[in-house]
Amino acid sequence: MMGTMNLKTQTILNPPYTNCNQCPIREMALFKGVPKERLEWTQEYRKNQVLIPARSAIFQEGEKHDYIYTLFSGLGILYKTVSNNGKRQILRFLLPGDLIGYQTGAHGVAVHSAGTITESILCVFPRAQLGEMLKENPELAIRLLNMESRDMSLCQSHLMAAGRKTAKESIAFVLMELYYRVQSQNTDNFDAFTHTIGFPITQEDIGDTVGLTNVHVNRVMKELIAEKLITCHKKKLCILDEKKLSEIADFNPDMITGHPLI
Amino acid sequence: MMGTMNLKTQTILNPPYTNCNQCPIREMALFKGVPKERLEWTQEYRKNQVLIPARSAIFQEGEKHDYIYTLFSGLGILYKTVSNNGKRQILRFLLPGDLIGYQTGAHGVAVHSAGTITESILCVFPRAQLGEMLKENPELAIRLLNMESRDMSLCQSHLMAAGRKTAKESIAFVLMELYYRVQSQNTDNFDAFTHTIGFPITQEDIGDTVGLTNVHVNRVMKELIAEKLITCHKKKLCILDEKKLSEIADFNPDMITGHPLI
DNA sequence: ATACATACTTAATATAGGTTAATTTTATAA
DNA sequence: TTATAAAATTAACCTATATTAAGTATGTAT
Repeated sequence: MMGTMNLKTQTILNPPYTNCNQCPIREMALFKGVPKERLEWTQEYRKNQVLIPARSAIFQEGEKHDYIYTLFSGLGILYKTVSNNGKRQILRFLLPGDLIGYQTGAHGVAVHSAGTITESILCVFPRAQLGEMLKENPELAIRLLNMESRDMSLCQSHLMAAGRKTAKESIAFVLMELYYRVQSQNTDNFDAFTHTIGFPITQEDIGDTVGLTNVHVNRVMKELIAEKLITCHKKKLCILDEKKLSEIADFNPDMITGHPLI
Repeated sequence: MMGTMNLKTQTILNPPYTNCNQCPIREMALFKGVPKERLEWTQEYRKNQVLIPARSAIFQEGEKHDYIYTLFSGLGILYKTVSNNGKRQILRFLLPGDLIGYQTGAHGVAVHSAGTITESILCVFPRAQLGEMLKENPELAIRLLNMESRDMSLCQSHLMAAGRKTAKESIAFVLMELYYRVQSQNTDNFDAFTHTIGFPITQEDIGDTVGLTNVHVNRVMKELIAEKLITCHKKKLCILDEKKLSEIADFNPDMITGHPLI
């Protein structure tokens, strides 16, 4: 079956960041722009960090999981598996700063699986304390609402792609989306000069994101390359013609960058 | 182009509910189970109700809209339109109790369109006051987070259907989803004895939900009827074999019913 | 009743994308 | 460096679903 993921042992980084100012959670999207003084409380709750190997499970759909995570470094995916046919649907790519595992079904049971693409470091929080955190910090709840709201927009765009776009349009969309999300993080995964991002994602991953087979993704990627819209090798994706690609994709960067605080 | 929607005049019901205890918002999902005394403040914010005809627009993607809504009665849809080809993707069916228009892009611009299937009554709130509401009522923010979380699960399930399920599986899923959502509302739209719900949704609507044409939806519906899993006429949908249909759909009612308060 | 529009149904034909399987390239481990 | 595994590529063939274009039923307004 496509896209199986082995569960390997997690390396616990402990003690992780003894200096509060190095605590990665402060740099995460959830707290972006919040003054440091107001984030002292995060220290009380934060548990530790774990190192997860590439292509490994973080948690599985159907499991009860008592922790929530923030991705500190690396690249991950959120996905679901159709139990009838074993096929995988990637719901979202997880980039540094993303919150993982907040959303659950009844009794804290995961409604989707999470895993890594590359080796990743996660910050771990006990789920039970999230309620306290939210009650004690109303602004945190509002921030979380905004993150959820942005993630919802992304999910809806993917739904539109899978349901009503052609293969070419959908693939162009995913490439542009990742290009913008990586870009807006200001990490060394983005080179503004060559319009290139690090791209450890396989064509099968892309297929599982937009609802196509790896074979057909390959056909379309070749086409995009032939039209000189992108190049893609050695785990690097280069966007040669952002304007044309955006048009094909019906992609609007506002979806990524512009988001409200009510 | 498929699924166009005419903008008609809105009837403003004014004065709407002079008696506070009749205020519909109190019965909505967002406030379900909250004691009446603690909801006095909603009266200050609530603006009024509007009556929208069947198959009409509530708001359009790209428009700035200063109001948010709760659906009091009727049936609506959230949808997006692919600008390249004009095709419509339904993101969600809106049932009584659902919050509409909270989610926006930059500067309060709608990221999707909303419209009615049947004549509907909406409760209207000025968006600007939502921030206040949330700050003054931290529990409201948490409730809203939970609603968003449930809606996200639904969206992800639809994404999985559009991306990785067959036509039959996807359609079965949508039918089961609506059956359960209507059922869990305890309105007269559901008849527990005959396993029947009111179903004013066209086959084209279903197609736009799962990414198929109305023609193919028809073929599959006929098949489901021939297999005695459902019947469907006179705007009524009857689920004859819930178990088999759920299996085909890979549908788990927990997604609708079981949802956490953290 | 009659007319009109909307929704459903059916059939013939077309195609985007799937399936299978082999080959080549690239990455990783020994 | 060599061995091995993973990913990309290509080709031949296939099928689920789209497209187009009827026709029929159902609902609604006059």
